[in-house]
Amino acid sequence: MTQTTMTRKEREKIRHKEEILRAALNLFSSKGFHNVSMQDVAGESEFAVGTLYNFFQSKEQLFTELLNDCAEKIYEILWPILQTQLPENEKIRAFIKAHNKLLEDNIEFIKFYVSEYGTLTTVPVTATEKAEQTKADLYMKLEDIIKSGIRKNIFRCVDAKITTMSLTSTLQSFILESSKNFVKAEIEDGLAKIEHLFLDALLLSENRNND
Amino acid sequence: MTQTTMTRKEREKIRHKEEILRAALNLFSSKGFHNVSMQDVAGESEFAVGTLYNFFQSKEQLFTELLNDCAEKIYEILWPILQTQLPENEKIRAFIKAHNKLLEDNIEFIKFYVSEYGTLTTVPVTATEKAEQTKADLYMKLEDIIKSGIRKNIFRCVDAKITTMSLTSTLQSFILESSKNFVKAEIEDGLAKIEHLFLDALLLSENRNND
DNA sequence: ACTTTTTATGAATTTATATTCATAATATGA
DNA sequence: TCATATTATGAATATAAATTCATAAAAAGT
Repeated sequence: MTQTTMTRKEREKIRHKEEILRAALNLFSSKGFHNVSMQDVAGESEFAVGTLYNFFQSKEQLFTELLNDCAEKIYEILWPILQTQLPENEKIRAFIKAHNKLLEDNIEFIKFYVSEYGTLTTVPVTATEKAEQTKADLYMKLEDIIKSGIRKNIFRCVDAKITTMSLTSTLQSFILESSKNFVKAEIEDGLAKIEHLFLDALLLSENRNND
Repeated sequence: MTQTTMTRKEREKIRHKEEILRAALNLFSSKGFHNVSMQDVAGESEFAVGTLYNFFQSKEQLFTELLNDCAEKIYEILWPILQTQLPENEKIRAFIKAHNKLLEDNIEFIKFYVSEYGTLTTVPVTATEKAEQTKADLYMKLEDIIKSGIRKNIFRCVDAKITTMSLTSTLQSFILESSKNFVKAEIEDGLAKIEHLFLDALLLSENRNND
């Protein structure tokens, strides 16, 4: 951050930490938090158990950092789209489309995030502040966009909150499903269909090239 | 099943088993499988740990029976609705509405089911055959209904599979959200909004009392 | 080359909890 | 009432996995 220069040692330390995180991500995303032991993470990352504890206070903290990283990646991709000056319907369209890149870039992350955090509220490992915040931010912004679209007579008069919930949960299900067997073409196709479904639901007849 | 008559003892045994299941449900639905120990279940059900093992081979089997019971309850409520002779749009409407009763009758069950199984694919405790089957059955039937509605020109030409996914995931999110703080009026209201959103998305303009 | 500091190691410890089983309590039938 | 069978009990056991820490290896500084 403040240092432009970093010793090789410092850079290595960061690399090591990242390697541990990557290994943990691999394991967690396929087996789930409770079915991965620190010994497993040690094995996968080719460090000793003790070493893990030089980087992370506990297994839970390791998990937490991972979750925060995920939240950040997702936020970085989706947030800018909602901030553009496009008309409301185009923002929603772009938001849906962006899930393509999201999935492509970060399958592991997404699998982990959606499966561990997505809709699982009773998960013992408390969702982090950051993850909660990211979710809430995106949610609120989407809601605002829909409301604004309604005011401008672009969208039909739907309930913005429910619509937001529906859109996000649909995208989540889709992503979770797609991450099981990643096929680029199918994903584009599926997202296009989601786009079609939601924009038809939202757009007023006059703005729509009708059925 | 075959016996109309059962000794008092046998009836008691069943009651005891049910009590254990209920206690486990309470705990699992609020804390999740991994954060509930058999000692906890014993405490809650007022039986000794050893007694639990007279009824269930393992903690996992206890979980499994619970999940199957849940799947059955859900199936019993939702399936008949999809089998009626109503027109397609009314079937979908009734299906959505039925989630009210579903939620009302079985909050604990639902919380447990949706949270442990709903969208959580990486859960270690393998989803049972029965739960998988129930899900698949409902899913396929919904898809058929939508397809049929499209053929009869009741519905707009959407993708049936994606629409089914969207509807079910929306209902799931809603139910999970609602189960956190149950307020009857809000639930009816929310479901009505979901109904509005989806039927507008589905219905052809000519069948719709337009905005 | 040697000392000091930093980082890595993994066997040993602690902790948590699933499961067992010898024993006690209770019910059943003679 | 007593003998037998059934069911319940919970301390003891087994097991798995998180965490620690004395020791070793590596790197940095002199």
